[in-house]
Amino acid sequence: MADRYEPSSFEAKWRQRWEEAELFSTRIEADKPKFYGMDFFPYPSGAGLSVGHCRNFVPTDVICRMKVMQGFNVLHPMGFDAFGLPAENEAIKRKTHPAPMIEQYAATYRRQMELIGISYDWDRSFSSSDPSYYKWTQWIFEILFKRGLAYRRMAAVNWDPVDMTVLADEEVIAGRAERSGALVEKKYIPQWFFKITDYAQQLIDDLDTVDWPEGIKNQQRNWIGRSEGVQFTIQIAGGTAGEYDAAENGFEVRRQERSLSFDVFTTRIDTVFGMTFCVLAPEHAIVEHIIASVDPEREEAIKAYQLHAKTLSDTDRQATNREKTGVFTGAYAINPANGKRVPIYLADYVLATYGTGAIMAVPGHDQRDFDFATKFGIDVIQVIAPVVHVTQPTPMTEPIEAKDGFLVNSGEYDGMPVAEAQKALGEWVEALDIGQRKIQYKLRDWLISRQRYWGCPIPVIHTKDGEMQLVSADCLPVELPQVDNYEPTGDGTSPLAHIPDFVNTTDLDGRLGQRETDTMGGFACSSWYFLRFCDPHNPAEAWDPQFANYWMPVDCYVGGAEHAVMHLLYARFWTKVLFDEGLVNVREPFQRLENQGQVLGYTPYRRPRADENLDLGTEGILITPAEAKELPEEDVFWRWARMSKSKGNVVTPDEAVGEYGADSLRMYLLFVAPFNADVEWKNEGMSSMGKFLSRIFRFIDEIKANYNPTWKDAIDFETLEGAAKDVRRATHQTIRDVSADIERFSFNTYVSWLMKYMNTLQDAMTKLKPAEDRAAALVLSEAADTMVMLLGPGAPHSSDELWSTLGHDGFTFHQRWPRFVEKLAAADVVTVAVQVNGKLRDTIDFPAGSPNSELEKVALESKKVQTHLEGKTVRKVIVIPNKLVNIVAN
RNA sequence: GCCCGGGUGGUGGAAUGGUAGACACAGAGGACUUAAAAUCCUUUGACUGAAAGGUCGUGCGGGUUCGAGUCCCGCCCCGGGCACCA
Repeated sequence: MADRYEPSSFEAKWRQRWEEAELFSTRIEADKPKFYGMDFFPYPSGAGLSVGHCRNFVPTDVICRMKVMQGFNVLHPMGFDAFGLPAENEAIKRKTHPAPMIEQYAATYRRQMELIGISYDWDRSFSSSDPSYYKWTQWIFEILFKRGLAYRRMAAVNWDPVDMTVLADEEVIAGRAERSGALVEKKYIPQWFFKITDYAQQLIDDLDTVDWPEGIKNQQRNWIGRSEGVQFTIQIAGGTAGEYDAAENGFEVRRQERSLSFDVFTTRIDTVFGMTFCVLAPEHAIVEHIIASVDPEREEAIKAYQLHAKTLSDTDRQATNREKTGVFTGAYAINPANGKRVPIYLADYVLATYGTGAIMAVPGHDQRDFDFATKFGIDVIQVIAPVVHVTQPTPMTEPIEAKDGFLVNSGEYDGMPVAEAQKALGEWVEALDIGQRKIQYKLRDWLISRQRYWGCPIPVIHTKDGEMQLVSADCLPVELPQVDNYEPTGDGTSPLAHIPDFVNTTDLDGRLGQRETDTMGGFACSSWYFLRFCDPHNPAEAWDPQFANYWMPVDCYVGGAEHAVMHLLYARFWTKVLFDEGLVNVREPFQRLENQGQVLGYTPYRRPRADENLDLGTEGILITPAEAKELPEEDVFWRWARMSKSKGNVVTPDEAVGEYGADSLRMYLLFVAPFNADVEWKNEGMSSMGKFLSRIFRFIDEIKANYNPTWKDAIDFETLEGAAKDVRRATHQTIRDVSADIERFSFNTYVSWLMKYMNTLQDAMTKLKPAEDRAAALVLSEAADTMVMLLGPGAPHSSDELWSTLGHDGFTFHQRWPRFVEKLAAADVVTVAVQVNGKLRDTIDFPAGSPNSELEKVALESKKVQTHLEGKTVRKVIVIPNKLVNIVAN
């Protein structure tokens, strides 16, 4: 046994013993409470783990280990989010198949997680691409389908006309395909959606029931984007209708007598008198009928504009500060409030995907409408004044929001406050039967179709008659066929569509049918894995409700804030559907959520050369450290950037453990900064953790000879005094503070308390003589046990090594977490601050619990206080027991 | 523009409205050593002072309070997310 921390001499040994003892197997014991701690499902990339990943896993491990020691049944699982575009693209690049590649990457992840001593129950592990897992992803798809929550409709995809393939949003950069550089087009194909919008309100409401960071909750609320307003119908003046359907591509197009009409949604019905034009999204189906009913000369311009809008990607179209563009349709709409004819334009700033795809434009009170009106020379009318009956000089130079203003130029509504007018005009719309008040959400249905190979197949058969049938449950899973070539095909369909053995099948009636060939996006697979962890190898069910009901909800879910919206919203949605189906007993999957900060690596960039044609604002081009060395110093600058293999700034756990030890790495990750703060990573920090651990090893080594494992029965607290009593007090204070700080995810102070405790013990060792003094030997034995136990969650290898040094068998993991005794943690002397007029003038020691009158009396007698009271009269004395006396005088 | 975080010594950071700077890192000085490493001790917010002490001090300006890093109002700066959402 060494008197210092030498990781190479014992860390691997303990990891092996843990494995042999199956230490981390999940157990359910009847009389214990449960704790479900989980990390975000990682995608196993070929780069392996960085210390950045470890910053997620280690803290979760710390709280799970403490919970085990505190007597909880703990579920602490890990699995792999293996399906998806990155895996598929990398496999294509490496000319291999994604399945074995992912398996190999996952094995590396597991090895690295084990290397840093994370207490996962690997018996429960799986990948989302395992057929035994995605069988049940398909099964849940069928539940959604049966409940009317999975449907298929035409929708736009990003189409690369050169590579002849569908692109994910992330493969489109500034409107061009990342690989081919071609201008991306929109193409309409049938796509699968989940109807998450049915749950919009519940997804907002139930945020109040979970213990999540407020910021994440707000991001979700904003994403769902509830707004209250009025939807009403606007008539097109004098337009005659051609032949058309009632609903086209999701747009309501109605024929009323001899004219056409369309619906708009507004949150500001109070401004309806200020509507001086209308705007339709270029994709709006009514445009066809307008073309038919207006001056044919305009047709060309309208169609050209529609084509222009089509070439813009969604991201591009929503780019900031774009100049407004649009085209006049030649048609006019009737403002229902005042009967005025107003022009109808097409403009891409109106989105087909939100509201009704058409707006009433009020340039006097909306920035976008104002910009558009200014450019196209349309009237701007003020209808809201900040002060009652006071209008701005015309023409208006900027739009006025004035949510608490008063109506002007609005007929009989003039002078009415905005809030009142919204109500009155809402009622007016309803009375007129042209519309109704409505709640609108920004949230859109969740598009899950991918025209890709490496995903979970959608278990649907298209029959000869064009109907859709679910694959019967006993035929699940629909397995991905093993093929050599799974690259995207040239026609936009999934590669699966070109595998006849896969496509051709029989429907439920035994007739020939064709399988659906789209696969599900990865977010589907990660929307229920926390349920499978409860019962991971069940061949007959997705999970046995007995287990899911026991473990759910996840008590503590830990991962990066980048998943604040999508993943967390989708998982919440599936859980709610499964609740409604009676398959789970919780409405929310994750009771508590914590987001770790990022780990940043020091990263070199090259300054752009003058002749380089770059996007505006590009300050530097990422280079490797090797390249940085070759360039002249003035051309290179360094920045902190998120660790990633492509940036060449990664520190791997292998390097860190090799040089400093697993426990040093773990403790440094905990100590370096608050859990949710970003960290600028410096390897040297780990060496100070090694020093700290060495001090503990030395202390245990020194006390070993006089260690008495039966201290608990032998200590007589009442007779303790001096340094021995101080040690015992520090022991119980440390237990109290460490336990509370791990619970509240304050891991940096967890480590500080241990350091402070170590300082106390080291100091005590110089004063106490445990060899001669029985009481000293006993309190130091208690301290040794306590230090080793409290160290366990953070530095488990060292903890077990020290535990065995003290002569014990087994693992600290199975020991009882120390409990503090309030009486023993309480100080018997307190230092009281004495202030005069709020300024500190003296500090005085008192026995703890001294009465206020005593504090006041002694404080007033203090010489230092007297000096500051000279020539003044005491007006008031504030006394905070055991803390402070503030004398107010003038 | 909106939403969410932040702004505290040379550095990372600590602080239920109650002694700002815990715990570390780095620095300085010292002990041990032939030397180095390791370890230990002292010291380290700024200004002032021989010292005792005093004054200032948590991005800026106000406010509430006996008392503000902490609460309120108005700004500035940094980071992240979302964004033409009618």
